[in-house]
Amino acid sequence: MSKPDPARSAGGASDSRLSRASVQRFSLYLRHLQRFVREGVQTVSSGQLGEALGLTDAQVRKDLAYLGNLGQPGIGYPAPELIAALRHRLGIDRTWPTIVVGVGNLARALLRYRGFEQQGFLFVALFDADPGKIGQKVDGLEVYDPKRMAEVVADLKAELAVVTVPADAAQSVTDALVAAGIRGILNFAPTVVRLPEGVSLVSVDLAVQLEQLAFLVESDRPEGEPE
Amino acid sequence: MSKPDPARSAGGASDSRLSRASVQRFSLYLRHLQRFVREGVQTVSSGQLGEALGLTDAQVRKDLAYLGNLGQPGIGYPAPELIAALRHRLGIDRTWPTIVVGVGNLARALLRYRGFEQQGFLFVALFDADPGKIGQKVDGLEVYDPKRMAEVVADLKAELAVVTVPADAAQSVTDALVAAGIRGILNFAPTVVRLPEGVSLVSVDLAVQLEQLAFLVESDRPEGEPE
DNA sequence: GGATGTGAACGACTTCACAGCG
DNA sequence: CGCTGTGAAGTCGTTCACATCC
Repeated sequence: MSKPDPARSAGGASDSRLSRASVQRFSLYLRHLQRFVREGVQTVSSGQLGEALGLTDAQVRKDLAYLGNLGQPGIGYPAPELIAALRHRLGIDRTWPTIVVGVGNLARALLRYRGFEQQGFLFVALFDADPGKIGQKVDGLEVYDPKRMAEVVADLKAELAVVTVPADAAQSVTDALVAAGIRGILNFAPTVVRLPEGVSLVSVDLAVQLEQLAFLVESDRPEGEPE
Repeated sequence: MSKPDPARSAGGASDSRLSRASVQRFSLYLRHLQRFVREGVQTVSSGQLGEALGLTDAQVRKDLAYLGNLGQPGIGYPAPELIAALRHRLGIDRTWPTIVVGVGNLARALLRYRGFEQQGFLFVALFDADPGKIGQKVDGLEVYDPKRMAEVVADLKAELAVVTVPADAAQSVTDALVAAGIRGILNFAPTVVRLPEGVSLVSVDLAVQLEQLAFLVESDRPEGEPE
């Protein structure tokens, strides 16, 4: 009765068995490889990559093995091929039209960070329930009434959504997004959100991260220390 | 040579063996319990908590057992006691003076989110290298020249820092924070940061999360689908 | 020699299942 | 009974170690 979905929030069966942790590292490999290439490096070893990212060489090889046999024994991996393989595997060898719901400071920060666009994410529309914001333009994008979500999402073929609304609005916004046909949601609202199968969810809970940090610092005190 | 620190980034030995995953869930338990109490609930079972958070009841009990034997068989857990125990274990039964380095939109978003203060984090100073920002006030807090970091951190007894600077400035900012005596860093810069033992680090990489989402959606397509 | 790919060992986390208590 | 706490089993992810190949 209280057993949660065995397949966490969503996500179907791809080909290989790929852990969530490996996928997160894929993004890091990709970014570092792109930097290596900018610096003129053409070939890179598992040791070098691991060194740069704080991972063991074995870990790097295990991860990269999921991409097929790109490595050359005695040499290393060809950086450009690795980059292409990573982008393909991550699904970012194309453009993802993305919308943002909730136009606050966090949304503005995300819109201005050009790193997303660089990796294939393109913000195409904003939504906010505040009448004062509807119709305005933020960073060149129009702010729509959430009532028009289904229509706008379909028109712009948006598949991903970033949710930066307050916690108490998160579930209803999520439901609306699902109804509008969105396939994946990046949620920043500090709450647990439910959604049906077939829609993917990644949550970033900033309060949780800050509390984690407090715990780490607290656990790290050498001896009995003053409170 | 490439073996990363066995004890990840930092973090010493506390009393019990507590997994990082459990600690993250502690934050979620805490928030939900606070909501329960606001709604008048005084006693809560592992099944109820698990239901609310999408976890198994066994998982909840295992986690909560780390707090001591607070549960009463046949009854459940007393919510107020659980809350107090969680806050204590997380190290947030006190105030953490916190600084922010890099005054952009992300910083502003964090400053305005009142959930942090509610849990014991108090922003006490801002830093930014932009001369146009130094001396200004943002959300009632002064923006200081990073050169004054050691002095200001000591004066205000700040222990935690949130870093929201561009990737290429992250390492030097981190080094300066460590030199200034900061004990924990929440890093938003999209890069891997190195720091000495005795300082804790939590990184939130938004690009990684968005790419993770793309991967999930991509892996979740039913059959061969149009690109 | 130098670096990959991978089975096997290891370790960490989760779920199961049940004894025990209110 | 209902619900907790917990050993045991199971699952997942990482590290080791080495055969293999350029």
